[in-house]
Amino acid sequence: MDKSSPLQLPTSNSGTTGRTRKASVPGKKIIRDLGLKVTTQRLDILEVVRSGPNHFTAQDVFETVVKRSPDIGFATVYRFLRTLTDASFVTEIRMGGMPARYEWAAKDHHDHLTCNSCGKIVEFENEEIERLQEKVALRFGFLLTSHVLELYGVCPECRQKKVSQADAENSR
Amino acid sequence: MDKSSPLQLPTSNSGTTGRTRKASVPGKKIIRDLGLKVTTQRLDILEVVRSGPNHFTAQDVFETVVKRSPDIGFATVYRFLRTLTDASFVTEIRMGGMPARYEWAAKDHHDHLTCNSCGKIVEFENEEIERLQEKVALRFGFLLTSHVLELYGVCPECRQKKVSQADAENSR
DNA sequence: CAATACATGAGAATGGATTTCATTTTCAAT
DNA sequence: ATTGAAAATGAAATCCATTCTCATGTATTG
Ligand SMILES: [Zn+2]
Ligand SMILES: [Zn+2]
Ligand SMILES: [Zn+2]
Ligand SMILES: [Zn+2]
Repeated sequence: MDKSSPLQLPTSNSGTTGRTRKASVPGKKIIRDLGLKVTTQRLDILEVVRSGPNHFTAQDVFETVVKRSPDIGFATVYRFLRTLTDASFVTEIRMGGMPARYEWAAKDHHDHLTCNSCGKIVEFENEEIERLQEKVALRFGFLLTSHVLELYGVCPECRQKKVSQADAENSR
Repeated sequence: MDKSSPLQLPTSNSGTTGRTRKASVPGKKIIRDLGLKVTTQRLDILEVVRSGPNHFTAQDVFETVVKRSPDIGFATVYRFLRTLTDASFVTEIRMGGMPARYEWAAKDHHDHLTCNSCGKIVEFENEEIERLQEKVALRFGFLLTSHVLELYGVCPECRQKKVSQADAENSR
């Protein structure tokens, strides 16, 4: 499985005047609303989490933030990601023995379709599957609180690659 | 979450004559068919895996086997469970940060509905969800190879308990 | 039985995640 | 601005499931 897209830490838009434009929902507000103290570390983490690509690992976040603030520690990243997860600002996915992956949860609910050979992740949502899940839970008298649906397969590109390989071998 | 049902290691049916009755599909055959050497450890593990309750952890298996053969090691259990998993004799489920759970895979495919508060696991299969998964994969050009569907909720018993608690608190 | 390839157990190593704790930082009350 | 209590931090220690290492043991084959 390939290494994939590195995260981008957007350089903060320090205008010529030294003024700073407000982001749509200021990180400060999010942190305050959680009843936490506002620190540069938390702001940095939030910025990466909100603006970088989805499905990042704690390591990804750490490596991105450390470029700007070299003194940040793993612990802080893990701690704050945990907090954000508990507060449902972030969704945590732990599959197999892999490191946990996170994503900003503001977007609509969705599940994942992952390529076994290149690691590409496609998001999808299927109203009908969701409804059937509710139905299943209900049938057993359960109150459904959450679910994990992860599909695994081979993406079109990787399927193509495999066909090419096979062709090459046949013409040898 | 409670500790749950301990595994049972069936005492082997050593007849008065010293003869041993054959199990439906002898463990020996399974091991030989895998191209592996037949050892008491592997036989012990197989017996537990096949006759104990489902959804066991490697630790469960170890603890059960160790009673009979005190010299078995973790490594052997993990190694053989891995082998059985690779050979699709056993299904491995790794969710959250919890230890992996295994189950003998001879039974039909199914997914799981787990109680968040007591840990009870209900198995279900839903033809329609399975079909929809295929459809989703296809829509993105993926060849579907596997999937993980785990539902989480609160089981009927635990829901009842919560109601009782609430009542008690109200009448205080 | 001997030869050999394979399997084993003990313990060390791994790696992600969490905890600990001494130090630093935030921020509300002065 | 100053202060102090509470909260947050980073470094390192620790946790814990799992895997690896390797010296020793054992199953299998002829
Ligand atoms: Zn791919
Ligand atoms: Zn996603
Ligand atoms: Zn329950
Ligand atoms: Zn099951």
